[in-house]
Amino acid sequence: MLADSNAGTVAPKNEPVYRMVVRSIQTKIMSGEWVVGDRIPAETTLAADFGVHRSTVREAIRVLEQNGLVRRHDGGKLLYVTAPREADISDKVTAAIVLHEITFFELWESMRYLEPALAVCAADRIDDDLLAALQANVERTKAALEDKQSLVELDIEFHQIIARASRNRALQLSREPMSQLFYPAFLKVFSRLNAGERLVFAHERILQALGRRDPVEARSWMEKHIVDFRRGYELANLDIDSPVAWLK
Amino acid sequence: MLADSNAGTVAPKNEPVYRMVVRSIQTKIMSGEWVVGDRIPAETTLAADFGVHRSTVREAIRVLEQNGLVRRHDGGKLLYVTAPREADISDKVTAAIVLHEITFFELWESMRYLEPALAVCAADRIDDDLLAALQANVERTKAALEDKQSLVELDIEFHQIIARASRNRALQLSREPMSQLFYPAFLKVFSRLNAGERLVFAHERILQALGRRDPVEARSWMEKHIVDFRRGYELANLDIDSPVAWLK
DNA sequence: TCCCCATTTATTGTCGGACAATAATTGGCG
DNA sequence: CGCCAATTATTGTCCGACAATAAATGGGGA
Repeated sequence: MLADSNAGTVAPKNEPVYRMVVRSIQTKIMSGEWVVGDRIPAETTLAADFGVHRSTVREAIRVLEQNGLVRRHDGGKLLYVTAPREADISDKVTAAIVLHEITFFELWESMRYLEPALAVCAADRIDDDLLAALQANVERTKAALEDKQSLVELDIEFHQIIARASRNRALQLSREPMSQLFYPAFLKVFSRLNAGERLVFAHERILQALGRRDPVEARSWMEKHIVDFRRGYELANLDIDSPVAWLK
Repeated sequence: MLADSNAGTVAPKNEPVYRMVVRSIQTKIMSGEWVVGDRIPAETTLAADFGVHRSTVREAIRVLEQNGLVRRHDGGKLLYVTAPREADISDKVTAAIVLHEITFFELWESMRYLEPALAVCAADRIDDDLLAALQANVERTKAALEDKQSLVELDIEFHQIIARASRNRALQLSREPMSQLFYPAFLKVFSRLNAGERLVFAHERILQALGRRDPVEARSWMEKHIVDFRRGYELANLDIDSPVAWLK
């Protein structure tokens, strides 16, 4: 029986068995004993290995799955070790932000600091591919000035590309969930204001700065861009101190 | 039957029933129909309500629980709606960072931008209580120059207090998991180098700046402080480009 | 009246087993 | 050697059961 195979973690007393199974498997994964891509034994096998009922194993799997440590390939039955995806994290942070009634101001302020930081990193590290993608994005944005929906989507993409260009996955991980909640508000602003020109202008300046690998300018324009958005938010008569809402 | 009570979310075809139950409950919570603090019906009741077996409900609960939307009060059986705790998020981000083999450099760089931002916010908003706590922390740090372990713990606390003082929960949420992975490295540096004096010096400058509500100075010293740490990391002969490891 | 404790009830954690649907594997055939 | 059909493995869901224990209840006593 593998009941005590959870080396390196402390076992809370009265811990339910299914959580013991979780810790056991989690430890194997985090410590590298089971590597990303490895297949995980079938539920019945695990049940036998751990000496517990299959239902118990299933509950453990639900937990691991939710943590993104384990996943079934689309439409498949086999279970594999995986690294958590951005979305795994993002969704949970999003829920946390909403339920804690974090205000739009807090979100905006975070972006106010995060985005310029990402721009600085990107200026140092952006490659030609991403630069081209950014260029293309700006072109499409120019062509979509009238279509609010596309405008918002293109803006999301613009910032996402920069985030990737930063080559800092930790910063990206922080940014992602916020941007998700940030941008719905964006749509509101855009449908109330005609801010397309200003947006394109800022994006162009940022793009140019990145093209010149100029971190100072990139940061500066990004900062202006984000600060500008806040003005738009207020001009559109939206309350910046109200909690972020959940959409869909 | 509440099978289609998941208004507002798209139902993937062939979605397992337990995930349908998850979405249904999640929607109730996120939309505010069920409010934080509300008691959630017993498993048998839910099973009856949804017209499914209790095992199925239990799997759904494991998922919700993992997302931090639902929790049993310590040692209790009753299930309540809750807002996700920092730790709920933090643990998952930590796992993600490790399994994606994110480097210490990425982590450091994130802090390099996050901490100064937090310092700026804190300079604007810190209250006398937190200022006093910070003061006390610095005093204790001065007295613990020889005890590496305490030194690290006090440093963690110092930065945590500033994070709280920022009054920006979104930024705090971003910072938390990184600091968790950041600081083990800290211990290594401290046990190899005698950097206590430098640490206290920086903390004092930051404290003073915050006391004067001077965001510029606060940011500047925080920045120096973090940059300085990187030098320590390299002086201690640690590889900044190696992936962050998992401890315990 | 109101609080405390013993008793009853409700609820969870775990187990055993079953079955249909379907993904994965195997084996035979061209 | 590759493709398709038959076989096997595996999951998703269900039924039912039971011990442990938390929660609710209902009297006594202060």
